[in-house]
Amino acid sequence: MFERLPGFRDFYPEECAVRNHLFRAWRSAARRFGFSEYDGPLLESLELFRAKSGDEIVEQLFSFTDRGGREVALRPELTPSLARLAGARAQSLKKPVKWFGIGEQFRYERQQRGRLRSFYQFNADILGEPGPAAEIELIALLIHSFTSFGLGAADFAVRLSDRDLWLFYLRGMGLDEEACAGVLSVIDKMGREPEEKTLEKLEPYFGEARADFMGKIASLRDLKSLEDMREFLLAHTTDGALREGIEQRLAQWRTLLSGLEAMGLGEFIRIDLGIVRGLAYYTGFVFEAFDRAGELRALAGGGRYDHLIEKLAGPEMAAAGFGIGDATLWELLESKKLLPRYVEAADLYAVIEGEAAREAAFRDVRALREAGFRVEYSLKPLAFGKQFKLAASSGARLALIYGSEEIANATVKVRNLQDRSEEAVPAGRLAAFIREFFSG
RNA sequence: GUGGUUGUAGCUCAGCUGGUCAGAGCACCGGAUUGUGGUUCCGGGGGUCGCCGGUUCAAAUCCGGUCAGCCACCCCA
Repeated sequence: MFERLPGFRDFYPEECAVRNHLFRAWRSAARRFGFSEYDGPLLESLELFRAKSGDEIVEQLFSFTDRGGREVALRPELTPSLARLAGARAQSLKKPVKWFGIGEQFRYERQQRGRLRSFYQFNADILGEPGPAAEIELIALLIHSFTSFGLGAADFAVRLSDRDLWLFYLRGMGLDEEACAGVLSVIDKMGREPEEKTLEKLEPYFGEARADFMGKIASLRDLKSLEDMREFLLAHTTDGALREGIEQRLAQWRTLLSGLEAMGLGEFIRIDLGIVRGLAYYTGFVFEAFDRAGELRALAGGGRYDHLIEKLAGPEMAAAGFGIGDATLWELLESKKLLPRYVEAADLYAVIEGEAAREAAFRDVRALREAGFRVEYSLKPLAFGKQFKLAASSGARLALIYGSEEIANATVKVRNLQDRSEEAVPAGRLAAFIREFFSG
């Protein structure tokens, strides 16, 4: 028989319920922060993604040539579409633009736990706000997105870092722009690979002095407070303009941290300059959410990308944003027992005796459904005893009994399936009776 | 893309060194039960043991390949 494609998931009702739960919480969080929902097409021009990420990305896309000869690809992320949409209306959009999107994305790569070929992401972005006020909102939303599921500071934290600060430092070391980018990508991997390998990669930039630099980089990565960062950076930077830049940058840090502190979110934040994110297009603050137990891959990632919209769509527009994937969050919530048990329960179950009673029953079934109740009944005629079993297992609170006696008396017997009490209700009063029961 | 590891019913698994080894529990369906319940009892459907090939008198079991899952690497938008 046919099998599921590797890296894709089936969503049976139980899984669909979980997915809906995630989406519902994300939407609710984003709305509270004043974000508006957008979406773009699943399929975009291959060139859009190539323009954003370079040629290497093509290897990791589901792409093909369509019947019109266009090179197209399933979106591997939402940001390029966002840039296209926002860029096209950049002049007329009221700033700041606060948008969020929830969408399925596709990446052609070998799957692993928490990493699939198709997944969903919640993305939130603020466009047109160059200062740390945007990061405050975004990080607050990111944290709220997790706490609204019941996760707390014991479960996850947000690591905060800054590529600008690194650039000031590396420039002070005499590196040019290209070398800085190279060293940043080495720093990104530092914690995850053996020292020898790191040293090897630093060789082209620092030559004989590479071990010394690796030590310095390691100490910078370990700094946990603004004061320590300032002291270290100023001690290792002599150029006046760079020193001035560092001071200004630290002022932005203070704004960001005091804003988050004032919102009561300080306990979720960790300063960690080891986070630089592999991507070259990030330009300032970058951050990552991770589980405190350190067992899963990153829960979310984001940062500032001030030049991307200009690159993809023309207009200059400051931008920052983050994305939360569904797979890792799902695992975390499951392990913390924070996924609610979804019960597909009926409100009412009609127990119907024979064809004669069906007519009266169906009339009520339809009316009650119109009134908003979830009403079920056995599709095939079954013995009363059997129907009561089904009524019980349906989770319904009330059974509506349509037997020959009730039909003859123009009543419906309403049985409370929890306390087993029964009441004969005149057919004309049924809707009112039911409404009253469920409102009380 | 590379390497390691796993693969028996929808799910969780049992099946020792090749010889009633195709099984259990749960789930599902039916009956006991034609006016009252999720319990209980009885019964039933469902698997070419991932797939293909090889060794053997005989393969779920051994060997090779392949596919898929998991882990690590690569990459991580």
